[in-house]
Amino acid sequence: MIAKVIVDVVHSEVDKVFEYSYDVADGVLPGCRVIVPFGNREIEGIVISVSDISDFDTSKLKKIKRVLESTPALTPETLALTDFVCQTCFVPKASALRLFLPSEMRKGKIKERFVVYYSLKKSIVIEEVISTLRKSAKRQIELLQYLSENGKTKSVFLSEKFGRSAVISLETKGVLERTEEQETRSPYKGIDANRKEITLTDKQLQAVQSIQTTDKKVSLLFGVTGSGKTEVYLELIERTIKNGRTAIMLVPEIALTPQMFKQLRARFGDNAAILHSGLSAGERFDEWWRLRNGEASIAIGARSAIFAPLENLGIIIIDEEHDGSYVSESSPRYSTIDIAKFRANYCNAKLVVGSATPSIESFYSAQKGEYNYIELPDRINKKSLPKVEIADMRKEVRKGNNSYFSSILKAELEDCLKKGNQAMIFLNQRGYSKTVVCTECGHVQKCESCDVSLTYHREDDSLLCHYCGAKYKMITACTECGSRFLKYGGMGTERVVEELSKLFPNARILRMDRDTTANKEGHFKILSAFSERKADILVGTQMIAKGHDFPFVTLVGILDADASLYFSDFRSSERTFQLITQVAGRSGRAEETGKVVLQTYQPENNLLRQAIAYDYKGFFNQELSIRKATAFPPFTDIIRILISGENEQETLDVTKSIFDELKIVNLENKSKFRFFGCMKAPIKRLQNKFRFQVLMRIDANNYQLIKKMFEISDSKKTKKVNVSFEINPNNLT
DNA sequence: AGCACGCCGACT
DNA sequence: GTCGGCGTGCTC
Repeated sequence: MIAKVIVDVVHSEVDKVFEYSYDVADGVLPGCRVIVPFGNREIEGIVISVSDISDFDTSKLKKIKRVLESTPALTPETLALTDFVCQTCFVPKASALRLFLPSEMRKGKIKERFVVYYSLKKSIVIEEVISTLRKSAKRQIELLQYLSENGKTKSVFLSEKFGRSAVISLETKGVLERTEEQETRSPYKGIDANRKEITLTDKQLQAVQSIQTTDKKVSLLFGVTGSGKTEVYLELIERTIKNGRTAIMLVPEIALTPQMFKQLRARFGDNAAILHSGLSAGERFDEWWRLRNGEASIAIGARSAIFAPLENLGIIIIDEEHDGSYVSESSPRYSTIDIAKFRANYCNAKLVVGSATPSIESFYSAQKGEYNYIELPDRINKKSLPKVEIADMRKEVRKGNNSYFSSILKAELEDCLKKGNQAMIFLNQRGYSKTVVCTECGHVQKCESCDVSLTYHREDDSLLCHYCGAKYKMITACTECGSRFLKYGGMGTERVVEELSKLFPNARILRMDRDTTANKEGHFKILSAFSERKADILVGTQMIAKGHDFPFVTLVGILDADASLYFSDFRSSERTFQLITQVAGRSGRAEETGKVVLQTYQPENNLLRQAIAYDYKGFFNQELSIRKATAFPPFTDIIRILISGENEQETLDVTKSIFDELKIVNLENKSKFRFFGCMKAPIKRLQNKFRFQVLMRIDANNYQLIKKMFEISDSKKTKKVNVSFEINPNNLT
């Protein structure tokens, strides 16, 4: 028999189907992982189909060495999805296939974990054995007695209790029966499943019914924070499981907290498997197999859980669907929603996407009637949304207030602390200061390998490059002119903490950003410390914005509400709106109505006005008309080809050659193009590589055209110059 | 991607 | 005289 195999080598040169022969008795099935000879080495591959005829010279076929699992690791659906990923993301098959397997599984790194047990051999009478032992062998005697009373026992336990040598010497005497059993590593130690009965409100029930009965593939669930979307999701999952089908629930990366685990475990017990980066390799592997072999039928996780090895999917839920973490930043740059649509379509399952601030694309689809649209308008306890006040920082400056905090925010903070409540301060810049500037010559300290200014971090008195991670010793004098008069430009979270502790010396302040959450548990530690009221103020970046309920927070301060509006990214308005809504939503979830102070230099800005009024639809209408007028998504697709290399001239040459060839395509399809240009990338140099880009905007739904352009740019790749092709990239650095 | 084969410079 | 640089070509 012939097996068609994709070898686990990611390179366009070997991105094709290789054929191998095998015996029927080998148990080769489509979806199996196999070891095959390849050139003069042996590598892993995946069987995509089997056949009795070959397209290749049969005499040259090699044999499959061995099959790695008796159950094929991949399902027929996954194999179909592989093709979809390859076509839409323009990656080799091997690269797409890797998405479906836990990375621990490749190269045979992790296997099932076997635990060794010992028991007495059946024919053994312990008295007889004891009589052959020396009197001094007390521990062996004890061990024998223990085993005769308790039967099969874990080897680790025996070694601990009676000493390793006793176990070993009895085993070599042939008295002990050794057995190995597979053990599942459970990440749920200490999480109990005590189910709480939840009664849905009428609105929630209507939402559930609407999703179940609609004939549309996708439902958009629109509802403000606290409107009860989660209960709708859980109810939908429960009903799906009752029908004998399976479910995937996705949450943004950041939201995978133990609180979330608890809720889901409480409701679904062992039936839920959780896939996320916090698990150990072994745990992840085991959770994956529990889903594959049907022990668990609900997969919960971040982006990559969309590839969960479930069959017979009944529902896919994407919570906070607007979140940026749903688009992969590195190759394959898949869009989670597109993958979800494919899977839902393949299995005839429902796809539900939910958000308080849906992405423009999703809301537009709902508006056009492509999605089933459901609104959950009220907060569940009828509590009013927090009151937002705008602090005009221009007026503050005119009044002579040069500090980072407006007088309103200071007063509110004081009031909040006096009442014994908690406050959160949001600022999207970590470190102490954004830049270090020389006051004599104006020179800004820059990274040696990137065209980026360095951020000062007071904690370890260093200058950090936030793009490549390089760390430099803080300077005492300007590197250009030698002046000792240096100024810190722009503030970061470290500095906010410093200023706050000057203003409120008695307040306990916690900081949460990438620097304080570097270790694995950092996130959780800070959040739980804050929710246990071990601090009064939490200062942080984006991280503090998402998915946590702090019942005692009654004040939220947004320090630079408009900062992200200045990014030259077509999505910056959308992101700012989402961020403000989200941060504001942290305030006042318990008895007291919360307050939000939003500091800005442009208080008349329309978007800020809409954000504080929770006017999503107003924002949406305005933004959509801007996108239409300026020809941006969802009306067009943005194609960005990034060319980077260490040698500037070579990189430029490749860029020119790509541009010239695409120019021909551009001229042939003039009517479809809205923009076509070639330029330096916004960050001209990154990690010692010069960066150029070709940018295009073409009318949406022109796959063939995009494919053609991919092929052209991909063919120009060289060893020294890299070319990356991105469709609707999330950021344009 | 790996790995072998293959053809030209500085070294025990 | 060899060891070793990386250019090119192949993998069912």
